[in-house]
Amino acid sequence: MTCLPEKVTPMKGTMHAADHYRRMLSVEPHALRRLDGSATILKCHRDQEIPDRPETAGHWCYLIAGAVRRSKIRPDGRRQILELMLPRDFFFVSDDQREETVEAIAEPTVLASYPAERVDLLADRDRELARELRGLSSQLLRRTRDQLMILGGVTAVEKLGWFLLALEKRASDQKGQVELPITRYDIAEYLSVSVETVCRAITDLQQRGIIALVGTRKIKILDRTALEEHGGKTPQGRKPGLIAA
Amino acid sequence: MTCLPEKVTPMKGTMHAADHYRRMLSVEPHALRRLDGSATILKCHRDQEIPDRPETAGHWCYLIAGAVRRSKIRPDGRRQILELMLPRDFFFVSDDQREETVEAIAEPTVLASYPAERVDLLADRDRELARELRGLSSQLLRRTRDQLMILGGVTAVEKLGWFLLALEKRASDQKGQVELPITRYDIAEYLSVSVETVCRAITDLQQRGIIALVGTRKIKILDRTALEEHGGKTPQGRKPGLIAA
DNA sequence: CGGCTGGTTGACGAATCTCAATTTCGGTGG
DNA sequence: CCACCGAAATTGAGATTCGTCAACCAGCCG
Repeated sequence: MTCLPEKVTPMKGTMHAADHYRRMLSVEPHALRRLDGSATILKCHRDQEIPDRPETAGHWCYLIAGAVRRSKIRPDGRRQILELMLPRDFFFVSDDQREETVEAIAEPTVLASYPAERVDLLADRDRELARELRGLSSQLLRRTRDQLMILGGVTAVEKLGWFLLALEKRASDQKGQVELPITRYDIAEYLSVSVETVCRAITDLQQRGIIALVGTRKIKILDRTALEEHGGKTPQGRKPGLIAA
Repeated sequence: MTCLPEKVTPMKGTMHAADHYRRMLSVEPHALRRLDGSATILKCHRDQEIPDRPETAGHWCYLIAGAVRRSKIRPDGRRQILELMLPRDFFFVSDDQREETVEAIAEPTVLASYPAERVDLLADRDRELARELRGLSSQLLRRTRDQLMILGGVTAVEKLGWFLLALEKRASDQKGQVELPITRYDIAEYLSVSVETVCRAITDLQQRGIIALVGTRKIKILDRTALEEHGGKTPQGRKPGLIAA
């Protein structure tokens, strides 16, 4: 139960449970639905690693419930979260990832897994599927670029603000309300700041009436404009609007 | 000639020049070579925007010479470089990019451009091409993730170190030698730090004998290990090797 | 020569990191 | 049901790094 997860074989759901989740699978009219037949339903515990299928050369996953992170350890021991997967996200898990690990971070995490070879074979024959895969890739790329914008932010408040907005866009219970699927520690590693700074940023935004906490894991966005504009205050006398004299 | 480029139509090379560059095009035994027939050779000036073809719904590009950046302006006016393209890189340029701009940043920048529709059509029929496109996407994704690791670095020295190593891996004249294709300002925007900090980081690494400058645009890596290990010094008493008690 | 862009260095203030202490929360066992 | 434990979350204090402002140097071009 430490941060470094023990490597445990994910339990396959029982027949009954598998069918239950299989029904939640095909939520969109995607050509990818054709793959459902070769899908394996996996139910993982917190901190359990995903790529546990030595037979395959990687696999595509569709997250049904919970949350998954892709992370990498730096030489100095810090962990950097490279990607955060939420329900209804597709993602690829390669098996040759050296230092990269993909693991579940929410308590019941359920996902469907498709062997890469099968996907490739099917894509060879199915144009629509092939096109959707290409679209998916560009989506993934865009999401990663969004994260670049977050990490490139100057102040912690700015980073957190963008993070909350991005999260709301991806997984909003209701408009203006964000359910945090992960701990502050994960947020810190995602934003590449210390946990304490995350807390302070949250407190700061709260005290200025930009957000409001409901419990510790749910956040209401009160002033969206302020969040978008680097948290509402201009740090260190930076002059907005100019990029070149 | 300010930082904000004027929008100029890229000059198409003359027949002669086009043929010259076309010969430099197909350097690898890729199925993508089959696209060369529908390629347009573009020669761009510094700070010239790339997506200048309103007829298409985006296009793939192959960079032959020079350098290209994809960037986005923040609400506070700073520019974030999302991607740095070097010779022999493929990249996609979408036309609907709102705030994203793609522009040449080296003096003669030459690239081949393939209309997206044509690529898609061809990929429908050509399995090998389709597979290569998928491989290309995952390569782009990996490169973007590398950049995430760079941006997530704590100190400026660390960021710069990773940047130099990544650059060396991608475009090494010789082993241990890196030609900087861009200005300090571009590096700063890529690393999301101020120009001054970039200079100071370079000076710092130089004084500690980890790198050596040859002119201002060429860098020799003297101590690769030190670069990999967060610049060789442990900042603020961080203890390496541990991520969880 | 004068102007301009790119590059470098110094000083000061702001923001973050680390260490440390404290509080809250959830679950577990008596 | 309640006490207790550990993990998560929060807050404070001192140290460090980075951003801004400012000055200065080096090529380059007209």
